Amino acid sequence: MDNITIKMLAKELNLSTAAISKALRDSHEISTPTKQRVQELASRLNYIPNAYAGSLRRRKSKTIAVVLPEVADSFFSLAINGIEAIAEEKGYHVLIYLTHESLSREQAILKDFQSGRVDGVLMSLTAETANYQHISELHDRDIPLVFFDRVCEEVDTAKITTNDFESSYKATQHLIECGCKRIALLSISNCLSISNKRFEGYEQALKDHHVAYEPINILCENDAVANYTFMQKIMSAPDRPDGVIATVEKLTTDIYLACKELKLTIPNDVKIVSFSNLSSASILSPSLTTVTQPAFEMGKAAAVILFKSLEKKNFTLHDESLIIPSELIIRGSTVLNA
Amino acid sequence: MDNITIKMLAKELNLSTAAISKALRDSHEISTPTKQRVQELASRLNYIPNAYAGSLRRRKSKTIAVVLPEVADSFFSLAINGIEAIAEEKGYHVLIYLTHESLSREQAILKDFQSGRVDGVLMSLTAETANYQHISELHDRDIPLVFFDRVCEEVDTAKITTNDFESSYKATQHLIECGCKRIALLSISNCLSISNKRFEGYEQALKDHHVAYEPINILCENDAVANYTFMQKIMSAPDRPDGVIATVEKLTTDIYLACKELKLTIPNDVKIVSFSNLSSASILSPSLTTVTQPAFEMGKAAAVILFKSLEKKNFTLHDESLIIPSELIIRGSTVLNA
DNA sequence: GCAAATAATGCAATCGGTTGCGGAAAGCAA
DNA sequence: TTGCTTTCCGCAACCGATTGCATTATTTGC
Repeated sequence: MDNITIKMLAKELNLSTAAISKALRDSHEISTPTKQRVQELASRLNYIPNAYAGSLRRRKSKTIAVVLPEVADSFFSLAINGIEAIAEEKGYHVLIYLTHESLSREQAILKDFQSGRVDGVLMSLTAETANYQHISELHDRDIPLVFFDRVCEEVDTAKITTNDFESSYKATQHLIECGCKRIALLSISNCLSISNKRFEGYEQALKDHHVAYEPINILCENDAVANYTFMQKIMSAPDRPDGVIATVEKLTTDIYLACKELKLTIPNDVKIVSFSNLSSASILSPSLTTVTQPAFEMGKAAAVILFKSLEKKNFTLHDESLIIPSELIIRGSTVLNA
Repeated sequence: MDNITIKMLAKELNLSTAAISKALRDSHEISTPTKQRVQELASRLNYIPNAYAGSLRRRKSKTIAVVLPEVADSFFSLAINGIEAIAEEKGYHVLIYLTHESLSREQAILKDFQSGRVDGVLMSLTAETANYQHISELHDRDIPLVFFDRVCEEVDTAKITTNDFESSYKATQHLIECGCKRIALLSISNCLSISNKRFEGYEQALKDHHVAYEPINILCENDAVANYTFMQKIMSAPDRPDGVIATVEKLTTDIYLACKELKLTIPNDVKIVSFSNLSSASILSPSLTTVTQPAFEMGKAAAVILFKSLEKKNFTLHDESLIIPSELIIRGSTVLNA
């Protein structure tokens, strides 16, 4: 069965396609009885306008893109939830693109957006992204862009982040207060703004509390097996850390397992804090002290700002920055019987 | 800056738009030197064809839709990974739609697909979906559709599932072998095929092993707080279960917390098995015995079949069923020191 | 009763590519 | 030279809907 088009409706009712179109859009140019006839037939035949014909003509696709490193991560999946909630409300469609932390994929994805496929873009950078030309090119084409979490400072647009510096500072301070002397920070990038801010917060806390330990940013791989053996190596060194801050959720399992393997008990031998949104954090063994990011809210806020720019004419996104605070939730991986 | 169109290239090179189009598509109708001139200019001006103009003409969008209940669930997020991996390889775009277990949203979403927005659909049903008219309507419009995990038996198309009956049977059998006498099954629907199959596997195992306990399908809400109190109620009853099978990942946290609250120790007082893909299952307290579904592979397989039907003409999807087995991974929630 | 205003509808261009077909020019054989 | 191919390109319709403007019919004003 072929799709119903405006042409068919026109023929059926002895009207022009123009009249049908105007009637369906409730134009004042069409008389009320005609409108009714048209609408009656359209709904009887279950007429659904072709999405791309309209998009082509209006130069609007009612579609946004979400570009992110991965989806199997509770932060990003919650953020998608927040984005989708708003998009659904506004009647927009959501295209998902995963970079898997690869800059070249990010570049290819963004280049495609110059095809007019999407009206706006929400994105969180790759861990590799140290070069912003592809982003600038998109921005130059006047495609509204909002960053969330992993933002690009160099591009003049809206950014939704959480208080990475303070969160990291607080997490570090908490470990210091729990008696840790050798605190290590695990991260996955030294390009990312969030990685840098988290490192700076950690560094500052060490300094402010006169901890002698040299701050170190331990760079992990994008591969679970590699990370597990890497953790084992780190945790079996003679001057192994007695406190660890994992800035990425997926490193949690690796470090827990490595400690188990090495018979290091948490929190006695090592204390751990993770940046994580795992709902199972409270039932881990031991329960995990987390910096819990407002993932859903961040996604939602990013979408809200993007739609503001899509719906209002003459509203261009400025270099504004919305910071939604994270929460340090203290549990058993840093404090006994928490 | 306005986008480059074929018309501009044509004017610049004193050719017709037809010639440009054919040259870019490497048609044999165009001479080699002309092709080169066109391609050179196109790449110099960074020409990118309008996505919707082509889609309109070819009646193909190179876009598929993924419709699922939620994304903040490791099964679904891994499935998306699998789908995206194939879509990316094939050069397709992926639209995501979340139903949040609502039938009416599912209906609205599917209805929109009659607009020609997508070439094919991958979906996993809502827990409420007991009525298939919206799905049949989509199917009648010849839009290729592949189900994964939560399938609709009534629709004649391809289905990717896991061995729900056997997995549930094995999980139940495992609990029986561990000495459980009162095993309860937690689920979220009595419409879903997977819920039914899991219930049947559970029921059959009880019967085969002559367990006197009456099989019960405990229906949970789609709300975390409600479920937590519900679990507390169930687990504080005098004839409370001594074995629990959670057929949905998100119920795990609720049941663990309820047991903790009620000072019931796992696995001594209660043994628990969850259908789950949580990578943190091994570091829970205690570690969680899981039925681990091949989420990534299922998503991938669904996408592969869908693309087969999209790429081959005259290939219509039959009522075939691909079953990828799950794995029962025994850990500390059913066996001490596992 | 006739011009002007108003209402209702159609025409045709447009969005940006795609493609079947026709035709000019060139090549080749007889 | 004639006749037949082959090569290369343009014309114009088309995908399906939208919209400015022209056109016709109807009403109003004087």
